[in-house]
Amino acid sequence: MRSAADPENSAEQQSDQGLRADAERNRDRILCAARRLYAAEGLDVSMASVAREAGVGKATLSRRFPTRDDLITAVFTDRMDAYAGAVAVALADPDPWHGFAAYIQAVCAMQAADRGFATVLTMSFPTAKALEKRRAEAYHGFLELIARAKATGHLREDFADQDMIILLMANAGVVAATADAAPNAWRRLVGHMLRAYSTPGTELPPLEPPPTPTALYRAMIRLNRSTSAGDVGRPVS
Amino acid sequence: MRSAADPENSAEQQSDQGLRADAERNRDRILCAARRLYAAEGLDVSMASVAREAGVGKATLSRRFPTRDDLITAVFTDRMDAYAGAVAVALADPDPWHGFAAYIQAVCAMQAADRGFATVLTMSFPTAKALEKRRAEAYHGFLELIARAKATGHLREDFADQDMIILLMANAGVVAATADAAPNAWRRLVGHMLRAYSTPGTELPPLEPPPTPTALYRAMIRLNRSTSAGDVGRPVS
DNA sequence: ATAAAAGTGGAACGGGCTTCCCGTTTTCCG
DNA sequence: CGGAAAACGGGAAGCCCGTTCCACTTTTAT
Repeated sequence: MRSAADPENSAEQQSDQGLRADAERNRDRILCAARRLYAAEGLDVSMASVAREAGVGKATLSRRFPTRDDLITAVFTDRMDAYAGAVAVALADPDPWHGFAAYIQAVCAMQAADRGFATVLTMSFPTAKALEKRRAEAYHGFLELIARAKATGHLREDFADQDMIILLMANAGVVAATADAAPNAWRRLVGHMLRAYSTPGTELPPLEPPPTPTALYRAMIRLNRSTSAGDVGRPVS
Repeated sequence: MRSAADPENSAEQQSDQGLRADAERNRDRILCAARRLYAAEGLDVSMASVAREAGVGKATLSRRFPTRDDLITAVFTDRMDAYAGAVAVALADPDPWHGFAAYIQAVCAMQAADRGFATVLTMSFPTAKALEKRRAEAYHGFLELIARAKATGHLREDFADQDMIILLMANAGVVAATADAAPNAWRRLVGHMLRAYSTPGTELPPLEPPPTPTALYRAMIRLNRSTSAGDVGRPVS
């Protein structure tokens, strides 16, 4: 994983390229506010709210990030670093199946920790090179991880790399629906999925106990504002 | 399963209770339009769009269905009948495990066929007795189905009824994310889940082949307007 | 120190959604 | 068949969002 302030990539970030000191400060405040709001409420918070939360005028926000996608990509670039880094960690594990299982759990945990990121992982932003580069990097490593895990005989042969994306979409749905009310429900889903991916006799992490009925019931009610899961989407450009 | 026009339930439907002929006609046009829009775009279409689609004034819509939830419950009551009916079908199956698997596939298929319904199944509408009655009915039957399937030894003992709800949330996420672009991706998810729920050696329906990479890629881009998945939620009242 | 450049927030505009109200049309029943 | 009551549609008001313009302030460089 590399720092977000990597100086040799000039095209993808205008952070340092001659912004005045106060402008740079405001840019940071915006990013910080957006990070907070996206994590808590998902990707479809209004631009106006972000500006309000950041304590800057709407004009300033528009000037720095003309489109919603610009803001989203800027916010999540560093989290995509962690995403790509997780693959490297998994590949370093001496036991490929264990690395595979831990990787899936780690990525899904990132989704659970940040509602916006959960959605970002299931979307493509063709215009955002910074994001897509990291996604491709992670995917490449993941293919290698699959190959190694299959070679151990613990990962089923019929597992396809597409299954990972499907799992991310599924997990995004669970996270969006249960957030707060049943914050560990996603672990139960992932536990089941790992069982499905593995061959008989494979050692599996213990299955998370199911959420209590009342917790689930609260989750089904508190599906409050937007976004929500349905809120899985946003315009691309 | 009972007909939606059940005459003895008077409280839950003002369809016939003295509405003038033209009013009744407009009510039907609204329901029909809403059904179409909800199925195609999810639950968070604006009331104005529904009125426009139905070809009635916005006031008429408000008069007939004061809140969005009123409209949603009216639209989906009959589909909840089908939902409750599916349990009865499953219980009638001589092979409980087969009935269980078929039931899960059938319900998830309903979610895939109607984006709005996918969300409704993961939400509770405490004020909508008609909906909740059917939901409770279905759940009661489902518990019985679980018991029988476990007795055959094919359904794992650690399967919990909460897992069904989690699956519905997960499937809603997949459906919301892949609609149109990869319309069978959900079958792959369900296939994996059935594998996870079953004991070793159990006969399973064939696993759906994974969507092609390009189809999945299109799904990740075409996550167009709202709601979409993020749109997992709506105000309750 | 000072003037030009760069940046800022507020105001104003256009669009969409929702709710309420009122003049008009349709239905129903005697 | 005709009038009262019910239902209709559209328009006005209010709100929020996103965008653009503009007069004012801060920084920077000389």
